[in-house]
Amino acid sequence: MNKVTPPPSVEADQSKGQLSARIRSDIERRILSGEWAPGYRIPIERELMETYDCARMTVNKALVALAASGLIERRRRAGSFVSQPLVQSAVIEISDVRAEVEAIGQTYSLEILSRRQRTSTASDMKRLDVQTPRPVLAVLCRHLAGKRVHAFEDRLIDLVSVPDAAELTFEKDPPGTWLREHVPWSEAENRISALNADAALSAHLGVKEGAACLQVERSTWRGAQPITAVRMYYPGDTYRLVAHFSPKGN
Amino acid sequence: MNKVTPPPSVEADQSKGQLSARIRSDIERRILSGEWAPGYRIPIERELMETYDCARMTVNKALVALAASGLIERRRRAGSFVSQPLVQSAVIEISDVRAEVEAIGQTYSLEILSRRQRTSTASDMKRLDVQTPRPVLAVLCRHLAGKRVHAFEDRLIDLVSVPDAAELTFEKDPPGTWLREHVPWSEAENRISALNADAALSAHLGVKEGAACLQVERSTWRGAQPITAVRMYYPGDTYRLVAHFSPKGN
DNA sequence: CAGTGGTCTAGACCACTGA
DNA sequence: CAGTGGTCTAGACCACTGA
Repeated sequence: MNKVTPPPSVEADQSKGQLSARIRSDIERRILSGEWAPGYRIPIERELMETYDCARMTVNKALVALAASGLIERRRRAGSFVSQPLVQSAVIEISDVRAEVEAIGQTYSLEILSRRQRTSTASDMKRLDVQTPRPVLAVLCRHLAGKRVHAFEDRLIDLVSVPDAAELTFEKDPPGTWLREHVPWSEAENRISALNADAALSAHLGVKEGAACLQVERSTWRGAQPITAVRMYYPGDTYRLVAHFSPKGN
Repeated sequence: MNKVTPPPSVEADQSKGQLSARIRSDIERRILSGEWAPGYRIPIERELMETYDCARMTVNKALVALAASGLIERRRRAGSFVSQPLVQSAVIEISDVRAEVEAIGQTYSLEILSRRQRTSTASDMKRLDVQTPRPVLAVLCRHLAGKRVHAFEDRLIDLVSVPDAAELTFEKDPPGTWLREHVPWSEAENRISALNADAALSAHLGVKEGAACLQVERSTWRGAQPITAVRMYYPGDTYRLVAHFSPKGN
């Protein structure tokens, strides 16, 4: 049984930072360099304790983090193994629209096109994924970056979950910003697709009819209770969703 | 100073599962229900130890997990506070193209349109984000679901990082699948946009010229070393990227 | 400068499961 | 059934920072 020594490349780092972080990055490096290939059985916790001369909890913390990030898989009695990198997952940060515009150095402004309170129509109920009619607030608005239309928004807010929204005029904050700041949520879903602008959308977005647009549909819930369903439309030629990611999230 | 008692709703669960998981979900429930609003200072670790009659490490594990998921923010000396839910992040699972097709109950097949080895052109170098010329493999292919085109793929593989790719004909596995199974990576980036199909793309995808298409550009690296850069094109009318998510990921 | 979180120690008992 | 990971205990010392 070979004694595993810490990789020499980090010998100089020994004093820096947390020990568990160092153990984690040592193992990560060996996996990413290919030294420990998928399927390789990494040393057991008790062996790593000796290698790094530390408590088992310290090693455990590093290995739990590696398992959470998907780099290794752990099985009782069998040991810990380098994962087959099968599933990739990307974290998309959905920032505030206003922040999005200001991040590119432009002036944000909001234009409310309509704001109507009503009992949910069949189409509303489908969007909110509910079976029974309920009071909703329907808002159409445009987000401007300078004079250019950055996005067109078509939003439904469930007034059962968010009664306060009935009073809002959204003069200060766009609906999404207000909701994010005032309403806690537990789950959401994004659906991203491309579509050709029809007459109405082309007018709203200021693009030619038929131009490719990116549509992001987002639904948000608190438990089983719907909060809001929104469709955001962006001109396809300028807008991009960018996501950085690492193996299996994180 | 009020003694915090575990929420009554879970009194019955007391014996179930791990204690740290129970502490975590108790706090999560109070935050999501709005009982503990953003900015609220949650009990300190030593207080929670008494509430749950456990060791500090057990409480700490729960709080570290809550902080990692973004529900709380922790500050030395000040305490732990319920976060303002400002940033949303979504985890997109990027599954294998073949799996994607088979998941909708259709037969997957691959059609290699071209496969060329060359020294990187200026455009290749830009796509791979490298400054010096290097050998690359350029592959164009189509992914079919039954007889319908599911996606069109335009891929570059860096032969310095992945010399083995030079020998591949991709008869069995599509390039993405082969790479995922054989080449470890550490970072990737997705860029999602919408575009109108030009003559070439409409022919490849079997859609009308001008039809909105979803484009996913993905670049993958191992450390500073580029591995591959791919553009996947999907017909906009049928394809959707779907992402489920919770507050601040996870 | 005292209170809080960050990290670690040196154990323990147990659940699970594959050699 | 023995080896491995899962979780917890009851401490400890320290870094940081805001009342």
